[in-house]
Amino acid sequence: MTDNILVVDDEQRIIDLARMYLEQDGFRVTSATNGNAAKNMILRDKPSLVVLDLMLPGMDGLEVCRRVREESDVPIIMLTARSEDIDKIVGLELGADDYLTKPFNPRELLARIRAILRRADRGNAQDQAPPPITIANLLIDPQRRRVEIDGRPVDLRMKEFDLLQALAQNKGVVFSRDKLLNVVWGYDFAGQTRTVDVHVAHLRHKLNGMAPTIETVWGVGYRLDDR
Amino acid sequence: MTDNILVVDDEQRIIDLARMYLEQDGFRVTSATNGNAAKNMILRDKPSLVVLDLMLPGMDGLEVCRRVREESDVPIIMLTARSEDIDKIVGLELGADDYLTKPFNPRELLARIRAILRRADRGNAQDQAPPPITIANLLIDPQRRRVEIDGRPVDLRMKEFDLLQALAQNKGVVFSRDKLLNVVWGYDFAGQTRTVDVHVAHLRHKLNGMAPTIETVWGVGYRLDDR
DNA sequence: TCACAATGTAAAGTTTCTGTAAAGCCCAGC
DNA sequence: GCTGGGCTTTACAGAAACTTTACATTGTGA
Repeated sequence: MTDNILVVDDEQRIIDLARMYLEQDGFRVTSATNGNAAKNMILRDKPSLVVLDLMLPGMDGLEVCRRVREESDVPIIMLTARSEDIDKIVGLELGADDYLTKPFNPRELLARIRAILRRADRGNAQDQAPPPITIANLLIDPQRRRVEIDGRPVDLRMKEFDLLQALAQNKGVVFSRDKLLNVVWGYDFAGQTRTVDVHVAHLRHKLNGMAPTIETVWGVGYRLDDR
Repeated sequence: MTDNILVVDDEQRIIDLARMYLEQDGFRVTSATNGNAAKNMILRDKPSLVVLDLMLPGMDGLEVCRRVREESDVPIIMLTARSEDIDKIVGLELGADDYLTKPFNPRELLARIRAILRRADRGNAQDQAPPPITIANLLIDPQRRRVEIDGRPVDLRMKEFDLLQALAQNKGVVFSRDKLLNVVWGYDFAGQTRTVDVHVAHLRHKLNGMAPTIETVWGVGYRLDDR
């Protein structure tokens, strides 16, 4: 049973961003752009979790949260533009389950959603992390953050692991450097695209016995070989 | 397809500074020194991103931002002289994508511009990759950027692939060389139309077992055979 | 058939992109 | 503070692709 996440924000950009990450992680996503619609959707559709922006046209996030709490204990993650606002929310004790300031890292949003759903409990240990991936003689275990080639462990650093995982989860698909920066580094990373190249070089060096290799698609990006 | 950045500031010094850094990084730069001109240029020229000073003669930055947002979701980076103003901007939630205080570090401006442009479109472009196309014994997979004839992979270079994809997506339709330059090379390509011919020649050579061939429509252009 | 324009194509010239080593930077742990 | 490890930036060389050029070939209309 896939979880349904309701994302409420008046900026379509934020909704699109969240949707991209959440759907890639196997969630269904619905959205609303104002407080009234949000409140109605929460009570009618009973999503598994709500991501709720504080500033909304019409009924604001605080008000939505208060009203919803009268009838439902759906987990709520509040988004705020300024970190100081968090104090306000917390002070009001209106029952949000977690808070994030914009601009937020989508990977962090994902992590908190998973944490809360896990806490809310449905016994599924497996929605914490994707299942292990095996490609030829390569094994990637996201939960343990372990990689093996022919059963021999390979010592990867954080970015190397994330990069490999991203490529392996979409074996054969070409990722542009920009795409990889978005997926692995987060949408607010402000560095150069060449950073990706350096990590790919490290990976290739450490994985030189790997059956599928990381191919360069000239002028486009990288992919984990399919064949 | 280089991005065009509009820099709006009443200080020519700031514009020159930004222009120097941005152009060195491969961006095209246009500029305006007052709010009205800025608003008109944004709506008319549709720049990829706007750097907008808060304090402007005539219509100020906040007002420009608000007006523009009614018709466009172009990414906007606001510049302010004092850090306290940032709270004001953020509090107003008028849809700026990022903020910088003057005096700003030009390299940081560059980094934020790159980050925003990256999340704005490049990243999503991959998600919207069209589905694989099959024409007779030819298979084109845009997501993997792979081409097969009778199941045998064909090694194409970037432009060759893009060209084939463009023709295949409109099988039977005649493309003029100019049209192909627009679609494949981008509207700002400054080269000769004969460039297309050369790539078509390469393609024909690599795809010589392909059932539908690339036909020359004499005096008009090329098309991928329908029958 | 001839003249002329359009197209095919090989090869040279040019540009862009990538691999990689090394330096710089930042932060957690001591 | 210092130190070490990991991450990012930078610089440069080499590789690969792209564009231009020049000449050959083909198609068109008189």
